[in-house]
Amino acid sequence: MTDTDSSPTLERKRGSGVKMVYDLLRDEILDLALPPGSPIDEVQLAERFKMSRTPIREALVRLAGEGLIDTLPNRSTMVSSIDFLNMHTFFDALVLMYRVTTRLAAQNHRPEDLPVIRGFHEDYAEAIKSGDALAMIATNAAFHAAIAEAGRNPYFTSLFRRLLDEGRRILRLYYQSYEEQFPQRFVDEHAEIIAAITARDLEAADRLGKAHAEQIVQQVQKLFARKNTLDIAL
Amino acid sequence: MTDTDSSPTLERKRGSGVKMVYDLLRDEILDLALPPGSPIDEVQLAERFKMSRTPIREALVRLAGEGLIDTLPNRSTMVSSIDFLNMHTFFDALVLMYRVTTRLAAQNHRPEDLPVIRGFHEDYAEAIKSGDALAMIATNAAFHAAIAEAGRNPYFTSLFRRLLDEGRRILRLYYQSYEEQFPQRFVDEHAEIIAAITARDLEAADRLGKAHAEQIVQQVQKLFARKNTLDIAL
DNA sequence: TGTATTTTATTTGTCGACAAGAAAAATACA
DNA sequence: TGTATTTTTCTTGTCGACAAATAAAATACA
Repeated sequence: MTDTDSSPTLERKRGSGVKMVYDLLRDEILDLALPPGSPIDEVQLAERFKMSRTPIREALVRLAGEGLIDTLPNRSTMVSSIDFLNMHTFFDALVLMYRVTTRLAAQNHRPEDLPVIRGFHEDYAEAIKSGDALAMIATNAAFHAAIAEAGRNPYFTSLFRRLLDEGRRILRLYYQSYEEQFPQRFVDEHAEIIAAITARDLEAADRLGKAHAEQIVQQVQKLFARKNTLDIAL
Repeated sequence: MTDTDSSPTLERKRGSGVKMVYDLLRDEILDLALPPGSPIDEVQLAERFKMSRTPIREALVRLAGEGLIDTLPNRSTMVSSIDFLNMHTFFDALVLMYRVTTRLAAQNHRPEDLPVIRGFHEDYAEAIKSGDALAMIATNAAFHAAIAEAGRNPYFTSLFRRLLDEGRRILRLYYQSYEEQFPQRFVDEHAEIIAAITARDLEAADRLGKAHAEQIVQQVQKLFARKNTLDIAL
């Protein structure tokens, strides 16, 4: 065995590298393992993943396209910051997309969509019971993403996914600080939403989606206000 | 003067290459100079722009991120097709974004926004008068994009821009075939919308935005139906 | 002649190297 | 000591070349 016989376990399939880097960086950004402002070093990533800078750069270009990282020309690239000043624009868009996707799911869902939605609903209930904040955040997002998929409008779905991603960062920020719990109420509201979708009751789905979204926004704003108060006190 | 003294006029600023390729390809796709299904050849583009494949590829990755081109792994990449079967999802999203952005503009616009909007309004009226279909399409999109900017919600604005882009392809498709004209009515509706925004009348802006969007959708559907009838007749 | 298999050709994905641009550090100078 | 200027360092953007993957062409075989 000579040194030209490189270990075959390290060889990746052609094209899988960018996806791996993209997925992993995305998760690290959304879970705040890479907090806003963290520098992203191409060379470092290339060494970490044992590949050249070319596929790394492609993954970064994709992430920049989704607004998850910011690139200063010829200079550094870093994890994009969370815009607290314009948080209300985020809430506005989130509430509307909750409404629209829930309504469209009531209108356009197919029988095979319901088991998927119910599955995430159960995952969410379990996360609440066990008090696992990270699981609560993730399963809630998955639940609503599944509803959006059932609504079958890719334009709304893609915007909604982007908003849920951003929400994942924001929630993660507060729930790691305060170990707050999502109220049981959210589980009940999810059940009501499923019922409205199943019954194809567009108006109820619309109303419940809006109310549920506003509950969540209110919850986040409560934490937001509390954090500010504490910050001032310190 | 030796051959090492390469002509300085061909040198580009570092980083400007990708933007140039991106902008140009984007325009060619939206104007249907590159119709759906056209193959995109990296080597050919590299020769055309006198640069290596690396910056070309970066531009293509960005275009793919916006759904303007489709990439088959290890194989070809081509201009993405227009999904006629699910056109209604496009119309649904378009109408809602017309409404929302117009309402938000009435709520959040600043004095300096109005001259910009009025400017595009005048450009549009002129395009209608001169019967220039391409200019009509472009200035109409610019007019509504400016309104969306005045609404100051980047989430809505980015989705709306994407929809206007897709609309540019669709309209271009019909208006090159039939030399149809946008009715004068649209100009009047634009004027009403500006008045509602200026007066900060949210309800009127919402209502006019919705009605205007539905007018446009109806116009496109009329052409769509006519085209189908003709296709069947042939 | 029609199908299976091998060979060739073409295009993409990845690599290592180099040069440009900007910040940081070092130096000169008052 | 404080400021202006040069030098160095570090990161990014671009390049040309090569390897893998797939389609097309050529060949073998019934």
